[in-house]
Amino acid sequence: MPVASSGDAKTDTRITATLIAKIKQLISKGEIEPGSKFPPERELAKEFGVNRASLRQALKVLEIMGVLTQRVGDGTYLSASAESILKEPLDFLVLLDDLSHYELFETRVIVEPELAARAAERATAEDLAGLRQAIMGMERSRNNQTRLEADIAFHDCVFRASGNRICHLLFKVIHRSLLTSMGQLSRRVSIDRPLSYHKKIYAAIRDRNSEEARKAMQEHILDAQGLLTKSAQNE
Amino acid sequence: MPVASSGDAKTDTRITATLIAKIKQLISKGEIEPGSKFPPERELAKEFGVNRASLRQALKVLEIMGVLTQRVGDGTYLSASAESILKEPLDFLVLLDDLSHYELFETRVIVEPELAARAAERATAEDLAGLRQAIMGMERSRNNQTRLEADIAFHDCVFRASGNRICHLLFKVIHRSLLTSMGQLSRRVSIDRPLSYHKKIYAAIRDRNSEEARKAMQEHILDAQGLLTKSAQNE
DNA sequence: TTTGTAAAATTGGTTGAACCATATAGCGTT
DNA sequence: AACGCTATATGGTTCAACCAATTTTACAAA
Repeated sequence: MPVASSGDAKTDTRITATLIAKIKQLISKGEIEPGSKFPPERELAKEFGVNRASLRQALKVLEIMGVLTQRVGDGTYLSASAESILKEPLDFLVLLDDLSHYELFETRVIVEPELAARAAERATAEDLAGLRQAIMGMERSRNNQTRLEADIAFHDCVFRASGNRICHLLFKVIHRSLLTSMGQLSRRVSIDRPLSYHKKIYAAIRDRNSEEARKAMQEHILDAQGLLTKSAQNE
Repeated sequence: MPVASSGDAKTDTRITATLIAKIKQLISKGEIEPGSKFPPERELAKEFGVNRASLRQALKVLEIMGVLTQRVGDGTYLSASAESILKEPLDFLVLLDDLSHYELFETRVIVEPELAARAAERATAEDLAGLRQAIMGMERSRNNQTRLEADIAFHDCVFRASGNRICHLLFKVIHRSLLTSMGQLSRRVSIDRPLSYHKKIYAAIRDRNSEEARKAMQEHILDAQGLLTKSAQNE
């Protein structure tokens, strides 16, 4: 009998949760590192002493969360980064708690100005280069899609420059959720005003002026929120 | 043959993701409301035209996320609220991206002062009562466990009073993650200083003094962070 | 009628085996 | 060495059966 294993002598009705915990242990013990391969499902199931179908439930949870990736004929790999780990949860949060665009924007107003301020204090030369490139990308953009990508890229650089990875990941997700749905809403999205704000924010970060960065970012988001509200009224 | 269904004429190798999307539709169309019961697995599997094992993978994802609840012999219910929806993802975020306590605290420093400021502007009589009760709970607490609960309850009230549900949910999770692991770390957690800060914050919110609330909250968190750092050094 | 209990039906939990689809590795031919 | 076929490994899916807990129903006793 393989692996009597950790603690749970109980009936274990919540086998999936238990399996997830065991996989967590594998990761935290360093037995499986980011990017590396898991044992085959059939093998891992034996090790854990459960049926393959049960193990697959647990693996599917982690795959949808973005913790791991599975490829037919190849294997199961631990994700190198947890990029998309918050996407599905946020989607359901919006759905279940009936969160509005307004509340998402409000969250941005609460957090992003502070992130911009910190970016002004910490930004590296690389960060500044990224910001410049995002601004140029926006100037060159010819359609909504590329414009949105450049917009997201700019804010993403600010998040990265702020040095806080949690906010970085979280707002990346919130941004994409907001901007894509806005892109679907209004056919023509203004570009001049966001662009001028981006330049203002960039200048403040470059000049290490955190107060100015905070202020410009706040104005920028409130402005964008205003545009959204107007465009929604015109529907 | 049941439900030719939405769009995906392709091979659908990602059947789980597709099923989750279909369940999302059920929810967003209002066919299933929070708290209400899903059709039995065997039935729903037929409707979706997939095997029960496949459907169960999708349902398990949503159950672990906290979107729904399953009970043997009873049925599957859509969660009334999405309370815990961010817990597992955050756990894995910490695990995979190797996030430290420091970064979690930093996130608090970034966001919670602003939330306190907003709480000062919006708090209802009910919110204020909750804050008072949390303070009393902390004064009465006799052990770490009840003390932590009261601590969490206080901040939870601030989040609720701020009016932003996203931050409310997110920081509820971050708090619990932080405080429980701190509780395990240091045997005796100071109580006087957090308590005095809580009183200060409460007074500012009650007086509608948002600037003071922001400042007090910032000091409070930085102070707590300092205690953690010291206690970690003594290990 | 009301109540209590046992049987039946319902429903999620788990297992085992089989088969499919794809990617990789190995081998043989050219 | 290069190409192409085959075998193997691996995740994806299905089917069928049984387990375990809960709820419902049926029926007998009070």
